[in-house]
Amino acid sequence: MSAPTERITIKDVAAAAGVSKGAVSLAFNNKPGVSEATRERIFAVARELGWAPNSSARSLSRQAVDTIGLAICRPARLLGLEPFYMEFISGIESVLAERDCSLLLRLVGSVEEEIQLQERWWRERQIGGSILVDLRKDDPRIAPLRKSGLPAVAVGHPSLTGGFPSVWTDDATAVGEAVRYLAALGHRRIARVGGPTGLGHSAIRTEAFEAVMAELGLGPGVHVETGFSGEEGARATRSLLLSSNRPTAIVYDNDIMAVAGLGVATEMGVSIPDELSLLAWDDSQLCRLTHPTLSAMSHDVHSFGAQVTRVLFDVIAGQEAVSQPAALPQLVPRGSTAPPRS
Amino acid sequence: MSAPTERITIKDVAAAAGVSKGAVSLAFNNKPGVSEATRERIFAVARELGWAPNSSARSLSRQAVDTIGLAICRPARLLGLEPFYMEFISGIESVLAERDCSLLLRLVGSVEEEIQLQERWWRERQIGGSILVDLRKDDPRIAPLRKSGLPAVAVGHPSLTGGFPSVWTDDATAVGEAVRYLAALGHRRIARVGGPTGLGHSAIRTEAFEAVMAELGLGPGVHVETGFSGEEGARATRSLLLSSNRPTAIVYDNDIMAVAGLGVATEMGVSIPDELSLLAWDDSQLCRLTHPTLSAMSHDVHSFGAQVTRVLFDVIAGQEAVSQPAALPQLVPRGSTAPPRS
DNA sequence: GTGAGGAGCTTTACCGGTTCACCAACGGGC
DNA sequence: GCCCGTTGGTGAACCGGTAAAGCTCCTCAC
Repeated sequence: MSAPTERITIKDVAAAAGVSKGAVSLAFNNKPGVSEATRERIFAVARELGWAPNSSARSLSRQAVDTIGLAICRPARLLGLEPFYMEFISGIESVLAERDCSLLLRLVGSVEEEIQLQERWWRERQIGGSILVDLRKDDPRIAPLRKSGLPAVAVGHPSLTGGFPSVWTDDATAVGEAVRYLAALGHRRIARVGGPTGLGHSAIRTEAFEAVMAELGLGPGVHVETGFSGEEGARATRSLLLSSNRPTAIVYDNDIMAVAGLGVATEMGVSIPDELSLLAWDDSQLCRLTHPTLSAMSHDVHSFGAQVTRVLFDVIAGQEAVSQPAALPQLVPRGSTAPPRS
Repeated sequence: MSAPTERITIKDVAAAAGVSKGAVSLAFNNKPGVSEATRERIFAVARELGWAPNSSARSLSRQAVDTIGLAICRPARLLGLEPFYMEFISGIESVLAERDCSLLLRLVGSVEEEIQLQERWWRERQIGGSILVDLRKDDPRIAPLRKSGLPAVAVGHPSLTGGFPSVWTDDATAVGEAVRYLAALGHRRIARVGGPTGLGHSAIRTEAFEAVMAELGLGPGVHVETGFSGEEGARATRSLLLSSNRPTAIVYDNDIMAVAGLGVATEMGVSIPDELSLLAWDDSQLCRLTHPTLSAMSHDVHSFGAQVTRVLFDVIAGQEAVSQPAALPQLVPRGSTAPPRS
């Protein structure tokens, strides 16, 4: 693909500057061995000729590549809706930009496909390392990718990442905080609408939810495990609101589902927050656009992405990278939570 | 970056299979010159050794690269929220996957930065071509990038793309359809909340809006040109609802602003759709989650992305690619539009 | 019997950088 | 005058593929 027109190479630059290829290379990599004067002359010539080192040639001889991979495995319609990923990606890129690196992105349809892709990327040396997201319980990616030797960082609790260094948000503590907050407002029937059971962090949140409910003497909490889409959030909310023992507060696993929940409640004539409190997760701008505005467990996804990427660079550099928690999500109370009526 | 452990090369495979490098290359590129038996033996050995051709070496000797670029220039927080891009990207990738190509993604802070980046990508031969999005009036990217020789396709009306082949949605016709629909419902005071004036398609929509309003004898339409964020949409809606000559219908330039508008209306006690009709643009799942659900001008963003990418491949292949319109947005009436109350 | 033609490989010359061994010139110490 | 260490380069080997030319057989026509 692509037959360029000009094809200026390091040789042309060297000839024009009256030096050898090697000198040009030294100059461009800021290595000692050329005088300041020649260095400047080389730069001037390069600028004039519009030359920049060919990246394939460069990574071939350096035996290193300056691209990292990210494969996301969710249906596209859903992905578009989740503010999470774009913010996460922008965090990744803030670090990549500092180092003149790039992000190779791919949306895949299944974990199996992702495994194939990551292995291929790595075998072909298209990427120097990768970020693994959406970790599941007993994630099938772990074994083959560890074996392949791909440098990677996983996003998820260390208990899920099977030896890959990881960066994670402390979901257990955050869930605890959320529930305690609602309990402090006076809620006793608290429900949770969670993401897919297969996803590692869903499981962790579920467990934490049950634990804190028990600890507070609020009995086994009701929770619905569903998908991540608004439609699923709507359906879950509807069924909770129609149940005999209707909750007075619902905690959602993302903000799309919370928005959908708000829609359903409004539709059913359930007044928010008087008759029902809603608490979203992954606070995005969306939570401030509804009426009432949505209280949420907020976390800085941008910084999270940046942190993950920094750890990845450590791994790639061969340093013994350490798994580390990201900042704890913060509760941001807004208009959708209040003490239960009566 | 990245010091791999094993380093199996084509030479190892050749040795193990008892043939020359050339034969392995021929086999892997499905070229004639090796017998079926040898081809299979080579594949077997490669599989066993876990070898795949090094992509840098490959693109170096082929003088071609199998990556295309996409730079998006908007603040991240905003980007995350717009379902548009992720869907667009997924459309791009559906085509890339067919051809074993990859997408190099970068979020940039300004057009100037984008120009630098695209030029660098191209000079370094990191990409074989690029997709230009968010075209402005007299877009500053056009001149330098044309000059650089970068193969590219622009997303936007041909009047904006200055010689780059383009794929565009017929915004003018779509705006006409939207306004006519509202007029047919009986609305006479129709307002529009548009995106940034600088953006080419905003200007086109604005012009079309005025034209159709005049044609229908509804006088000069009121429109607010604002950003793309929910907050801006909320502010615009608030000012429209407080104006002396309050509109009975509002058309938004994306769906986030429409959702925000709905929030504001609800907050102000303006009943939707009885007292006010709202029409969103870029129909995403979001429009089905609110109560009432949002009527929208819907278009298939995924296919749009795919179409753009196909045209880009034509350009890269050196074919005289032709600019072409994408499918026309379709009006999807839902709960937020109705005849105005008396 | 011979020459043309083709299938099936091998050889070799790149692609455009980086890196490393080597070298010339110069300055300084003794 | 001699040796030594720096500074500022050069030249060639390499990175791991692809592509085109060349070399062997083997078959088949005449």
